[in-house]
Amino acid sequence: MPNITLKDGSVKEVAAGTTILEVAKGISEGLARVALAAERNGAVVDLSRAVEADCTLNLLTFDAEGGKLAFWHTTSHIMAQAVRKLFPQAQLAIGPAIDNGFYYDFDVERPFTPDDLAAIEKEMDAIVKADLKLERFTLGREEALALMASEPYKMELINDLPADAALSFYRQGDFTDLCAGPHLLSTGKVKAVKLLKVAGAYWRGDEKNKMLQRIYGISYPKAAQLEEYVKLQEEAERRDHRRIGKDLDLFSMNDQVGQGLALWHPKGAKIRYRIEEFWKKKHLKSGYEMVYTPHIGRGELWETSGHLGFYKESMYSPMDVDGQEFYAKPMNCPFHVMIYKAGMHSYRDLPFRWAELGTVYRYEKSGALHGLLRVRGFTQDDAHLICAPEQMPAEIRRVLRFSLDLLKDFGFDQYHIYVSTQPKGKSVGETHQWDAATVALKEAVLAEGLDCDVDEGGGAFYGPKIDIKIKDALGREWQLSTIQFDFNLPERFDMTYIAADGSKQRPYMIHRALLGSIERFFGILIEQYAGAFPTWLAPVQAKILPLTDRHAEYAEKVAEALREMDVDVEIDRRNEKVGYKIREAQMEKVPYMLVLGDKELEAGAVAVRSRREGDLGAMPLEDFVARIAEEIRKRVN
RNA sequence: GCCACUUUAGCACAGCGGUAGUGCAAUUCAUUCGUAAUGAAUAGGUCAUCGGUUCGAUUCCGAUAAGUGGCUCCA
Repeated sequence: MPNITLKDGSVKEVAAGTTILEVAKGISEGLARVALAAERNGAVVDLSRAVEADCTLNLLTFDAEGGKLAFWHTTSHIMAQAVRKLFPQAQLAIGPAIDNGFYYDFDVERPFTPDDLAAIEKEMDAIVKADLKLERFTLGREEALALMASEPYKMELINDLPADAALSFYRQGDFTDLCAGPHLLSTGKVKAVKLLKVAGAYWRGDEKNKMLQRIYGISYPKAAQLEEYVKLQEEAERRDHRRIGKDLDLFSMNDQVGQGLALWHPKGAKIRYRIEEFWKKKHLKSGYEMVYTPHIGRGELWETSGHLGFYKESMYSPMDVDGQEFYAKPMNCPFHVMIYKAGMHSYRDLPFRWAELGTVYRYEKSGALHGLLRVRGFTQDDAHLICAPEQMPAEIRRVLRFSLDLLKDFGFDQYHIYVSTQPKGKSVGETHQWDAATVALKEAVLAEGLDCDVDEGGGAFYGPKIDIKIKDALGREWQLSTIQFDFNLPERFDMTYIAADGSKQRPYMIHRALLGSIERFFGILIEQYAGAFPTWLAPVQAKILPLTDRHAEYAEKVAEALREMDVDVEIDRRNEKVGYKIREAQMEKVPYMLVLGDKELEAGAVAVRSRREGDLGAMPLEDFVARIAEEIRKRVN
């Protein structure tokens, strides 16, 4: 009789052939009701599977990753069944669960319309109500091909699987799909479904293949959870940096200027100034030196660097200058290398840490552009670390620490670290070099007491990298920092230093951008704060609201006192009621409003209203000046 | 780049085969006011651009541009 080790460590003995569902029922009826799938010896399986041998077993509910996946995966089958009922000629491609819901790709005569989605949803409801059982069975290749004879995409999938593999299928009512599973036991659990959008998607993600029609959706065991999801979507929309950027007059794009090129308006530029000023000070304090380099460089430079070989499709077309080709820079590194090569260097000089807010231009496919988050011209908060090989581990750890510290200053203290390995296809350097450097990166992460995931094949063409993704106020992940090892440039540009023994040695080089790009970072910050920037970043830090004309002079005095402490202030002198002025300042998300009337004038005070906390009452002018100056100095979030 | 959709005043949106409206914002005037909208008046649009169909196009069709959601890519 098999022994089952449960999550809590207890061991249960059951008869061979007992299904996992029965095991769950044996524990509690309630658990059996909410369980969606199970993790058996680490692999997620259906509840209908039988226990034949000793195993560990963890029952998965919707709260567990594996439970969600089974739930959404089954929903995608329900959707496919509904689509087939309404569009019998639709051919099935794939329909997996994703991070946030599911999709299914179909090959159909005409794209789906919003009306189609409504009809499909309705059909799905019927399938859910029918509470169809999902039945798993396996076939050999020949039988599988016979079963899927009218499904060319499925046949392609079958033919790509190992010839001797047992292919699993799931059947619910009159719908059968090739699928590895796992799945729910029946369709009845899927209480709340919403189909979200239709999109084109290439078969197998390859643009050479046919464009299929993909339907995205989300589903939950309870209607209330779906409502919560919809609310979160609305919140994300409310925070959209494009919306806020327009409302608060921070930036714009213009089709005459060109796609993916941002115009920073005065208010946005003020925030950028504050970010950059802080960034520079922090870097100088941490052992970096600033450099500046041009925006364009000769073709020969990019030839030597390898960019014309490996990166050309991301570069702007060359411009002709006196018969020579010049390229707008897609990266700053070759220039930094040339600074290095301008002289001889001793091992005693290393490491160099050269930082530049360098504006680069990259040709992005037009469909990839998105607000400030994906643009064609952007400023990297770039730096290159050039060091002796033995200094490399310490430099990596140092920059990793520095990066997390910098992100924390902007209120990002939740993150996820990824180490990316050698890409398949085009990359420079020997595999053993890659392996060694990848190990060094992983060790640096571990040595800092941090965890990381591995992104296989996600490295740059010139070396492996560490990426840091932060979590924002809505729990969304954004990639900001990247720390990249480089095998390419030191070699190609023949960079050397003189070692202690007088020999010429090759230095190591590390690229790093911590905020990523200022444009992208700004976009993320706007969404993080929903436009309500903390005082230290806010373009206008206090707005002075004189009650009437006779308080204008005092308003000027207050403004003067604040400007003296580098506080950015504006005076709203308009002939409007104070309620109106407050409403506008509040909508402009100004951190502090100072109402000035007769009482304040007489007492030398200001009536303070905080954007967040509302009316704080009157306080002496110098108290407020001290308070806001301190808040700015401490960069309170 | 590919698929789908969108483009009407500064912004948000109506509308229609017979050359355009609403709200907010703007301007002017009156009001000098105590913590999220004072009132009145005025002005503002070659309906993205270029073609086609039509007696007539902002409306229908096509192309182009930009945008949006995806695919791909990625700071």
